[in-house]
Amino acid sequence: MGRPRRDGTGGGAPSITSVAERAGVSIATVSRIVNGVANKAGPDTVARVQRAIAELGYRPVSVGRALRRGESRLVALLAANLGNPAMAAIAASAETALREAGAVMVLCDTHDSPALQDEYLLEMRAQFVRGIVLLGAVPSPQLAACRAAGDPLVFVGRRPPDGPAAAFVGIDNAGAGREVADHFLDRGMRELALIHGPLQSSATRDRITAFRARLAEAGVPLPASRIATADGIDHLAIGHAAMDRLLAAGTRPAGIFCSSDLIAYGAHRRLREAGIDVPADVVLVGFDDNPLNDWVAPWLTSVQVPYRAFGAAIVEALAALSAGGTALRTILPHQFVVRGPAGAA
Amino acid sequence: MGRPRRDGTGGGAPSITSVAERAGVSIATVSRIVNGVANKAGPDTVARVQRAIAELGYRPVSVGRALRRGESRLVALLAANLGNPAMAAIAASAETALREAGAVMVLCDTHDSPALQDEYLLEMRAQFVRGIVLLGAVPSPQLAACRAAGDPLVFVGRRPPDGPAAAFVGIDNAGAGREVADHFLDRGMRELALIHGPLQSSATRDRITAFRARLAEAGVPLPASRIATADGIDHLAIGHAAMDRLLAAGTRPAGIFCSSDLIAYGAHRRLREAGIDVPADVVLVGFDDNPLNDWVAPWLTSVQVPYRAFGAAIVEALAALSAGGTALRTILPHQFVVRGPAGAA
DNA sequence: TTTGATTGGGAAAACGTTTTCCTTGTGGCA
DNA sequence: TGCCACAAGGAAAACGTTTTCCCAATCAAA
Repeated sequence: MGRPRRDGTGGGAPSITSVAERAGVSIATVSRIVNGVANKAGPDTVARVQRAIAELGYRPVSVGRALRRGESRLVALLAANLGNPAMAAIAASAETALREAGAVMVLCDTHDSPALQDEYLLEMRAQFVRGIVLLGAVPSPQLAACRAAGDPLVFVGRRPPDGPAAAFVGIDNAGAGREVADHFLDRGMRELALIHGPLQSSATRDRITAFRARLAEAGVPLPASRIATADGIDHLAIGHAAMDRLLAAGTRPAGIFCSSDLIAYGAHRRLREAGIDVPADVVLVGFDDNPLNDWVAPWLTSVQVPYRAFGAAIVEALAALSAGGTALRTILPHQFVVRGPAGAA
Repeated sequence: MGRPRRDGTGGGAPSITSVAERAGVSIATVSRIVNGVANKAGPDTVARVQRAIAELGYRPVSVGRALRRGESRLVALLAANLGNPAMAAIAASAETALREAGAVMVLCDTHDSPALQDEYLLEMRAQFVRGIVLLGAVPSPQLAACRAAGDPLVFVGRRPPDGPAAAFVGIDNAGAGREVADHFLDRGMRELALIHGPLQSSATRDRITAFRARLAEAGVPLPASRIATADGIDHLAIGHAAMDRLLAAGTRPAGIFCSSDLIAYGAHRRLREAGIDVPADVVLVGFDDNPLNDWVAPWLTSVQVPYRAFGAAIVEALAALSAGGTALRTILPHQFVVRGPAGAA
């Protein structure tokens, strides 16, 4: 991209200098008019400068502005896994809200790797970003450094790894976990199973801990043989492999809680391969409620996360952070979505 | 984010000046060492500077560098619709490839709006981005201006709106459209239908034009009453509404080509509501092959797009553009994926 | 010993902004 | 007539880099 030409000539983008020359004023005046500083220019001067701006198609170079101000328009969103539709949906929501707030989103995929997360944290700090949104943070040295330095961080989905207060946007995973348990209990199902992903995510931990606690409260057993997981980062594969283990162990539960929709998809595939029908033979409950569920997974009951609301909450948290320094803690409402045989007809 | 402190003291990030002071050299020397300029510093000086860098945790401020160089590490990806899993997958692939190439991706969602696309094009130019990748471009004034100015643009998926040569990465949509037709023809199906999305996308146009041409070649009729679409940007809703129209018109085709997987999902839902089974009663063929298809849509035959390969091709196109100015045109291989009753068992 | 190249390194300009001073002129008010 | 406040605007510094000159020393060849 061509650097601006200081003289108004040539095809490059115009700089503040060329505007000043054309309008016959100093660059200071142009800057003040562009930024709406009052009482620093007469009405005729303002008109002349604005005409020059329009004629030249001038727009301030963000890089110069960022250097001088010590802050750019950029906001970084570090997502743990963009392949996950839930994270992609939240990212899309954040993008819209940030744009409306006058910011530009930089999206990065950390692949749940501390090293990659650190690399991006350093780069974003060097970009003078206005804030960093961590969509599924993982503990890492630079993250600790950023927190210690008081950088404007917002944690989304997963709670901050270590202790102190920090801005957070998410849902009540524990409450939702209890609701899932109640769903099964209310229908008199007592032969249950649980498939979950990596426990490094606080969201996953909260969900399954509350689920198990609620079952224990109700006196419904959930032996270790009915709890399955698998290694890896791909929830689809985890669901498939874990379901395979459950089947191999001879368990035939009436209901299975999968800690994410993708895991439920994986489990469903294995069940389909085994000729077991969902939801007739076994009820599957997922989590996140992928927007595609109504279309391609009408057999999946799930906990609906209000994706659209995340963007606004993130913007709000960032604003509070840069204003007062208070760390907002927003818990968005979720909704239990029951899908069943009725929907499949 | 704190601006660096020139004096090495305090908690802020260190700047090149603090490194120079600590090592007892000038900032010019530090810069040269950081950038690996040979024959400009003795081995002991290099060691001293590198130790100072390590001790202070120095990293060059990208904004300063970008201003001086006239180019940043940023590469913009303007996607037409991030809610589309196909675009999200390509974006994820681009992110990885760009990171490996030393760039940082800025992701924007233009929502297929020319105004929004223009806004982002202007902002990215002001950010001194290294390149702009258009994932589904839409004609707009600024886009024309960028092309005229010779900005490094790469078109992905959809061909550039107007005439001249430009860097492009995509697949052979026309060839794939013919394959879809052949799929039906080979199985002796002659009662066919077509559901498609907005024709402003060259990808969609290429697909359905070739599909119809191939049918015409084979002497298989496809009357207008068997071609349906609907307004809007949401392919799911388009598919549902268009299928509804086909059913309302009394058509009962043996096979339906949907110009995208999301449209196929929409059509499938309408068929399910009508009690029509896929693929037993009607064969659906989509396009894009959403990675989730194997898991949640085992009834959907589709054209698989090599998402993973897009990132590398995009990086290559950008490199060629900034090096010689030649506009690479990369056509990636697609694959026809047949799913049927066998897979459903 | 001169010449000429090479190495090692510094001073300063430049990139495009924003903002702090500063100056000048003008009107109001005692 | 003084004096002060304020409007209007310019000069220049600063932000953190990179890079172009420049200079001094060293060393090889003549």
